[in-house]
Amino acid sequence: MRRHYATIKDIARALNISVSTVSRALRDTYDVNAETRQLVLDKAAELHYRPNFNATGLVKNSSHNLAVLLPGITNYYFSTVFTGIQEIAYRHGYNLILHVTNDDAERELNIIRSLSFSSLDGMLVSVSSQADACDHFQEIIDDGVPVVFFDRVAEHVSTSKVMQDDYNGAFEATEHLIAKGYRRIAHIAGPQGLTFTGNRQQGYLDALRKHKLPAQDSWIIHSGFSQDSGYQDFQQLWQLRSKPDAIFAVNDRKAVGAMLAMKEKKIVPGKDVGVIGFTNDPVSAIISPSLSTIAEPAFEIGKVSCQLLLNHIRKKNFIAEEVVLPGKLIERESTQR
Amino acid sequence: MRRHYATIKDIARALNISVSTVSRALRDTYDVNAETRQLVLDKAAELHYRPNFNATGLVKNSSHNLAVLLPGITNYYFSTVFTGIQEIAYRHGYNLILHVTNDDAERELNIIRSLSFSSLDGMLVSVSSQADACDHFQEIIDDGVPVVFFDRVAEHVSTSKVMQDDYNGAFEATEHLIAKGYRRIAHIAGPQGLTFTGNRQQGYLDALRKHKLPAQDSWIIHSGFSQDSGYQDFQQLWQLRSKPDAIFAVNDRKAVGAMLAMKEKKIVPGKDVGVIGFTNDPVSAIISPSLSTIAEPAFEIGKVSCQLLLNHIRKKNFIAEEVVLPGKLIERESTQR
DNA sequence: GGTGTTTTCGGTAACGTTACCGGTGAAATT
DNA sequence: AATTTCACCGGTAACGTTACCGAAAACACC
Repeated sequence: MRRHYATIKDIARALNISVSTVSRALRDTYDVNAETRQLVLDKAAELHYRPNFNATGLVKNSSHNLAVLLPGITNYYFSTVFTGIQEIAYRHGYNLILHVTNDDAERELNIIRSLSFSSLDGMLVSVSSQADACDHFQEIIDDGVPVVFFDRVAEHVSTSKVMQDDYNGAFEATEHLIAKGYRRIAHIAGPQGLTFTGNRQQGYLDALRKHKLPAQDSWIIHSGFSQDSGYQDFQQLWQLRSKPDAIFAVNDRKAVGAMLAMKEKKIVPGKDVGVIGFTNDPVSAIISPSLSTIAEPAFEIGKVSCQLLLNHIRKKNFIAEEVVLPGKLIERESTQR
Repeated sequence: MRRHYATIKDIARALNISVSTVSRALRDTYDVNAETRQLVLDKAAELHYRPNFNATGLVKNSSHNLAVLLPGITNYYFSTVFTGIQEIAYRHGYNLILHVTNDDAERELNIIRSLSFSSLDGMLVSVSSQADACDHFQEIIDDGVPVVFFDRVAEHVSTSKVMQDDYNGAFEATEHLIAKGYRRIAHIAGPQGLTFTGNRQQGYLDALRKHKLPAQDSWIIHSGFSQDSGYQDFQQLWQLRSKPDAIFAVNDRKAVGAMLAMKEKKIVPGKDVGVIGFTNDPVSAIISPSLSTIAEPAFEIGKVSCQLLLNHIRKKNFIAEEVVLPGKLIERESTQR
């Protein structure tokens, strides 16, 4: 059906005044009589007038849209980050266009290619695992589109980035295991090539080195981020001749997967094998034994990212910033002997 | 900085041809020489040309945007529905503008009021708990905006709706508890006033009646949807003189909250008090004992909703449809004695 | 009462794109 | 050779809004 929505022309015609006056009345009180203004406002309400953002965007060369590019939304971390982004965007009257890549590089590329930057004021991006699409982002940035990366950042692209402190978080997690008496510590890692995966692995390795503990290649397993990956990874670890006595998982989902595998083998997390995750997914408090973890400031990351993007949009020649937010160790049962 | 993005005028100027020809070349091959077309395409790629959706939207009177209005995104159900919506939207080249209300009626209203329908082809809505904003939706629909409700529908608004089969799901869940030998069955419900809350409660009541089991007002508790609400609700139930021996929770989160409260009191779910939820949140398989539940077709609901909306947008005089998708009983430990 | 100032409004062009109509030249037809 | 047809292209107006300039009216000033 697509009826004709009321426009300022309709208001002008109904009131027998010019569109310019209506336009002015609808925004600021600038150059318009209070009486006239009220007439316009009343008529606008009567006709259910809503401004046409296509038109305003065209003339002002700015929509009020931000694009958000995410690998997925069905997990605690990203959905919380998004909520943080939304909090700031809402306050400033920006709309969020959410694109989910399903962690698929091809889909990511398709989405990027189909974006219309003229109806977009900026972008918030967490790249997919296969991060070879970086040059495409660089191209966009060179074209003048404000972009802020968070969490999964494209390393060689020069723009603002917001991350949790992956290195120190991993370091702290590993030291916590050591403090609790575990000595043979394995690492269930994420896919190779991602910045934060590398940082967490380095934190883990450096903590081991500091305490002069053995680091074995076979104790580091790279795979996906899913719970199932964690489950598989543990199976693989347990086939080893020299088994670890503790596990630092790159995120809580993988830690949970590992714990589920342990349960099947009657291995008790904490008592038999220490487990620590990363994220502080709500599930870590629900699972039994409960899961120690490094809490990520997901909501905060969303807020900061969005704020940074808005600064970027408003100020010209904005200098790229890198913000690193600290995590926090949360001790639970899975690291108590 | 906001550089000037390349337009078809730039392409026309560079190639010394008219904008009309460029416009035609960029879309269909209609009325344009293959050679010219190629020249345009090459130049467009060279200049990083992207169509300005504000301009196309203005002249074609349709953006390619759909608005999605949700109470929250940080839970399994809504994030999965959204992923389903996105799947269909992506296939058809639609963008999704996601608005999160935080289950706050005022915020919901603010968002609705600020929407520009002229830059929106349709809306997908799950209303907030306090569903008194229904007349606002009716107004929008009367203005000709295609709207599809899902899950939390506004009952008296005449438009398409997509829901899971709340009544039968609740009925089946309650019957399952009865079949497992529980007799004093309580219901931890959602807030009053919501359609699906009422449907689930009715399914529960009818199952009790069918099996001639007692139904007590004090065994039905209305509160929020959160895990914490479930925790509180159980506390309240356990202060009763006549305690129930089983609980049907309106969703898994509340069931989990109740189970956590039980754990504190050394009550074993299943053995002492049967528990069944609704959703099939992944956490229900992780918690111990694992939680029986009614699985909701969340992803499917998203897909169907979006498909319905697209039909609505394309066909004029589209008749409102109501789709009800069946749930599925999943037996786990929390209902085994 | 002429001059300046302010208030209030209208007209026009522009944003980037498409729809529509008209025109040119060449090819096809008789 | 004259006419018709067709492929291809250009010009113009329009979408809804705002920015800018100018003008009319009202008011103030000496």
